[in-house]
Amino acid sequence: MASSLERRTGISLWRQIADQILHSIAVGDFAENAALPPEVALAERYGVNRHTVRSAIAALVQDGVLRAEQGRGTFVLSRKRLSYPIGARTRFSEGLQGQASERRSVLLESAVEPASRRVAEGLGLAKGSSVIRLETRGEADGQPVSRATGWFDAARFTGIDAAMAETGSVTASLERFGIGDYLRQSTVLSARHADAADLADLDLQPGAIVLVTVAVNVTPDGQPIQFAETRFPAERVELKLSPL
Amino acid sequence: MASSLERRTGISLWRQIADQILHSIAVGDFAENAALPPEVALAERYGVNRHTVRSAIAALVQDGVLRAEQGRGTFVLSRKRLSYPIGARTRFSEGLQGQASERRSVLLESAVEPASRRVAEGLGLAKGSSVIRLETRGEADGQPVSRATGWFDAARFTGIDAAMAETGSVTASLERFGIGDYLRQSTVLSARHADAADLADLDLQPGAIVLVTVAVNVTPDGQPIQFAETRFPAERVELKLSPL
DNA sequence: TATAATTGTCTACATCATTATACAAATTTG
DNA sequence: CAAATTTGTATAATGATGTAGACAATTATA
Repeated sequence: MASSLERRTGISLWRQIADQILHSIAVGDFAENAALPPEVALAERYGVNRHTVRSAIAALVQDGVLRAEQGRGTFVLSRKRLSYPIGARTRFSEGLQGQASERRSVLLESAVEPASRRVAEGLGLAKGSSVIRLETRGEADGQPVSRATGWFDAARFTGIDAAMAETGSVTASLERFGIGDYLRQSTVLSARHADAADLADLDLQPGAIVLVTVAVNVTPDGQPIQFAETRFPAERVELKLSPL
Repeated sequence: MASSLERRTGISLWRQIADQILHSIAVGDFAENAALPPEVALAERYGVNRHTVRSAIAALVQDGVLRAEQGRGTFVLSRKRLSYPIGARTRFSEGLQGQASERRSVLLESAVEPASRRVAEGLGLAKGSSVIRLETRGEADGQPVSRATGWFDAARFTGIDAAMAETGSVTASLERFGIGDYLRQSTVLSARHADAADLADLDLQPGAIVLVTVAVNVTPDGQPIQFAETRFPAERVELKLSPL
């Protein structure tokens, strides 16, 4: 029951406790709007000082997960995650229909650059070929839910950055280049701690986790058109794999 | 280039640096058997004192990721992540063929219990129906790479725990119940910090991240037979989504 | 209205993390 | 062999984290 804490690991006790409380909420041990056990009880359960528990709670209050009220207690706020579908026909805006009323994709930056080995392999080009890089952020109800870096063959998709800026949609932009349909060829999934850039772009707190997908989109006849790496904040998004 | 570090986050600088070095190795910035940049250079790159870098390196040496030699340098040991395929026909041992010479699944615990709401919905049973729970750990070359909790209808699969203990394989166990083939119906993916149980079972350090899949396996005619939650250590495993 | 329960604030101190220097020990290089 | 490079060790100072105890402020309860 009392999930134990580890010392001297580079992770402070208050952060370990905050993570465990987050997990308890996700698993349903603490329901939405319910009161957390009092600080003294939590301190005893975890075998630490009350102030250490308070540090953990303070961090979660800062994150908007908990609300503390003097004299009453500490309460759980809503924390339901979006479910983002991934399958052969993954599209950003369609995927979140019904889960968020307002959703959009914002172009943060674009550039033309030589392809790295990884990008060149993904797109089936020679290393160093000219590619267009698009940096975008997906938002649902005003909150960032994804952060993507996408690469396109610059020779074939000249001006896709302008189209992206105008339409705010990869699907719509590709249509201008005569691509009415595209499929996801491969997806590799991993997870890591958010780096400084992720924290800023996705509005996360240090220590947050991001889910990372690396994917190749192809035309129906198998020609690679986009290589993309997308970061999702794990606390706000889960990925639902659709059986095609 | 210099991925910046965050202070006052409850995660010590040396652990953040250790995580980034691990990531650099996984991404291929530091090849296997190659020398890391000297401690002084790393300290400058991260904007910290040399001793802080040394703490990070010491932790990775302890984990068997690096080897330090006085007067020569610090070297990368083998540390490639396993790529675990996920698709319609996900099988543990088959999936890792060619990536690890020795792989097996160990039954840690089994029990008969009433189905929770979540499990009942997944298996298409009434809540509270009797189900068999199997706790297993997947290992590749002696190192834990997965930790699964699986549920089966107790009425239909009486004795599957014994079969699992004997064969060490879900596929082989299901064959004894006349199920020669099964498909993955749905998979939901998320990520979180490992809890105390994960840390112990998967031999991880606090602060480690686990990828979590929640899946339902069905017979070819669509009858649910298994509901499972599997945790993968993100530092050792990536998931490769196979287009059906 | 008094009492209990709970969160908020304060002070003092111990331990861990980080910085700053200096030098030793082992290895490679010229 | 001498010099340069690199990891290993030691010491001291400072800031962040964790412990301990006391009391204030707010809310619920008898």
